[in-house]
Amino acid sequence: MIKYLSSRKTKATDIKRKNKNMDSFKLITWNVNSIRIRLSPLNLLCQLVSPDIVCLQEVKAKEEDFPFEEVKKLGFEHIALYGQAGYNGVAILSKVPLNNIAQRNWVGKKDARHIKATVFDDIEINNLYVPAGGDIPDPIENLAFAHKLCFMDDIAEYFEQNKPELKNRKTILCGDFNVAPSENDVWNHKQLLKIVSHTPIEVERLTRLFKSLDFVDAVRKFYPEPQKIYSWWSYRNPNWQSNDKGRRLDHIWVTQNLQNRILNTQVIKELRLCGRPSDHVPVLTKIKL
DNA sequence: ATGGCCTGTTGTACAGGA
Repeated sequence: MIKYLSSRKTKATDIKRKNKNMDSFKLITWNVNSIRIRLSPLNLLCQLVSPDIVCLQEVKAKEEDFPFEEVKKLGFEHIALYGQAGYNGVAILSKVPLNNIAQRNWVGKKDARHIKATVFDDIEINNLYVPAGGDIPDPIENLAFAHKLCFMDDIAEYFEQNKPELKNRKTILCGDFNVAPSENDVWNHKQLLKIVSHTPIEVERLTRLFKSLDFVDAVRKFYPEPQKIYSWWSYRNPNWQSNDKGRRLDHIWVTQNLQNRILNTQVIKELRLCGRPSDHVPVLTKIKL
């Protein structure tokens, strides 16, 4: 079930005026790893960069447990949530109205991994949480890994089949894709080739998804190869900063009709330094309207 | 990844993350 909360205080005229004065907006994707215990880091994030739209993954809360009031107090009057108890869960927090809110249950599982909404009339934001895939990189031995591969195939197929209709739409696909595709997206390419998140078979599936709508990687536009860039560092490494054994698992892709509107991109590593951080850091892009 | 932790739960041990 999708929950959409829109503040009644926001009148249509206010929205119109607000949007008219906006010449760009800031979009963030962030695997928050439980929204309830990350309210303080979310507040810090707002103070640091004041995002207009935040796509969250691993919200880990069902509807009745979601802190709507606290989130609204940070300025997000529009909240679209596809939550469930304990695991997964995605949400879009927004300062501007969200329209055409919908979810899609990939590979037949109702497991709260996708929600989408339209903003500014014609920009569709897809917020995605790809399965992690377990430990063993073999789809026969490990069902979680098989699920991950099928999940990526299912989305790619959906985009491929609907390409004639979708290719002219302004589409953003962002989220925790749980794949670090390039060798510069991991701290050690060779050591991670058999580690789930960086295996060739996963990269192949993600590449198919990337090509399905001829996406552009908004992050790499501003952190070009061969620069190393990561968005996740394991909780298990207390010296994560000095060791820097990270991976880039969180992505923002846009269709080509948006690529010249990407004004900036920022990986907000500071959020890994705050008290009780998520193991993922927010990734931001600024898009011209 | 040598291993190291974190979060939520039909909870106080276990599943799942990656």
